[in-house]
Amino acid sequence: MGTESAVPLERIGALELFRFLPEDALLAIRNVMQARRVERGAVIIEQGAPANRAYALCMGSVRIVQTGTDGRQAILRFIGPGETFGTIALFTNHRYPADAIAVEASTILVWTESDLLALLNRYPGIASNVIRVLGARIAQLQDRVRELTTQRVEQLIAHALLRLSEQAGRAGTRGTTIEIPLRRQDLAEFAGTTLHTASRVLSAWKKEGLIATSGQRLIIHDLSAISALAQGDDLTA
Amino acid sequence: MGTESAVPLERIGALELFRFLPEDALLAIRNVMQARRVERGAVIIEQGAPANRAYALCMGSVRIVQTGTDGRQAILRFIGPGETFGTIALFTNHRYPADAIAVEASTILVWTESDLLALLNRYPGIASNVIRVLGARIAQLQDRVRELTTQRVEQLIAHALLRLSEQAGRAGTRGTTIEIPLRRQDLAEFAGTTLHTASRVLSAWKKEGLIATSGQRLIIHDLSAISALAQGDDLTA
DNA sequence: TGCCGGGTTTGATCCAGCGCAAACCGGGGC
DNA sequence: GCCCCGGTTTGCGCTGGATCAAACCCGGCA
Repeated sequence: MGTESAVPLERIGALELFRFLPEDALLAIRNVMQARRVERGAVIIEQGAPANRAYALCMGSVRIVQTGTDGRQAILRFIGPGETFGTIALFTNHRYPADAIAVEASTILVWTESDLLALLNRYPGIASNVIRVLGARIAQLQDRVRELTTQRVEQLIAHALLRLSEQAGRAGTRGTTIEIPLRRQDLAEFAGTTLHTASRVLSAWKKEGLIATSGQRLIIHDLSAISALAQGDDLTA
Repeated sequence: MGTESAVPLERIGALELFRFLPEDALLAIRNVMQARRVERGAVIIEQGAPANRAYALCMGSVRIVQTGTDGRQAILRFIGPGETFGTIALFTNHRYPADAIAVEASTILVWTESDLLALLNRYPGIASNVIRVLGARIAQLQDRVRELTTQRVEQLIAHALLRLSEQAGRAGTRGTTIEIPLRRQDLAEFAGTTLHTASRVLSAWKKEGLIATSGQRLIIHDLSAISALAQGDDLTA
């Protein structure tokens, strides 16, 4: 509470969950919404905790990390502004399947489960949005599973970059900048490899001028080359 | 058409998509449904084709296979009786993301897209079923992505067996039989490895008495041992 | 009965990528 | 200025699995 009235309706209507809804729905949604500021590194959702809230990201970025029983972890996805997270668990076993951690200082929007369910019942448009969003997620996860089983790390990393640039890329004169602060470690866990291999591959690409790093941001100079690498083409050929 | 009137309403209500629905809904669903018999190896859905039908499996088994641009393929999942397939594409980009191939002679149920959408609008219970099903699928895919990035093949294969036994296992005196005809190749593509490695691992386990094969069926004698292997425990320790 | 063909097993070799270890780099605090 | 610390880079050796190759097994069929 407090600042949530500052969020304009268009912002709410732009959230993937709440597209194509009438204005009264957006109002109702905003009424039961809370805005929260979290600092860098904050654990927004803890894996295994009982699920009773749904979240959307307003500003900043968040990473979704799943940890196995052996302690090893994989980054399932990054969340950019407008995207939803922590919702699936509400519809399945009511346990969050992964951690959600703020990559940088961010503001998030929060709904309680009961409020969200009430909204869902009242405005069926939300349900079709949910279905659309989940469907897209499945499609992406399936692609990733295939890639992980068939491709080698260089291609995996290339795909990771493509995904990130698609999702959080801002086009500039020198190429596309990924608007998420990324450490090598993050990239590695996202692509499915180790810090060291990821670093090697990336510095090779940097040397060839395909990419560059400015601080925590990554700039892709030659998107088509990365794309080719993702397909498995060997650039040196 | 023809035989579809033979499918009893309870069968329809047991399909994951149509749980918890009133009888009139089931009737409506059956009215626009078609039953079809397909023989072993038949391609029910072709990857890339425009999506305009939804399917459910009545009897038999189906495998969902995605092929990459490089031609290499991965089995995304197996379908057992009662499960739905080919539905996501209706809600996303209207292209089937993978092939669906009959593993054995099977009977499938088919709905046209427009009929299904009409049903969805009329009976909101279906939408929540869809959400539940998709949510479960996402959870599973996420687990798999993590496993693929962190675990080694032995564990991956163990997990594959666990999934299959969970999904299509029939408990017997000698252990659990997986009710899907599986070649080593299938297992390999499902677990994310090669035919050869899969064969090696499985014959090792067979030698230790953990599993057995009778024809195309696989029997898991010691489920707990497989489970331990999936966790990464080394049995020889 | 022998042959054929799909599937499985097993051996031998090779290398991509992991693990370990050490050096390096840059920014913030004191 | 210097040091500390999180992150990055790089070198090196090892190995898990992929790849290549060949034998084997078995049911169906002529």
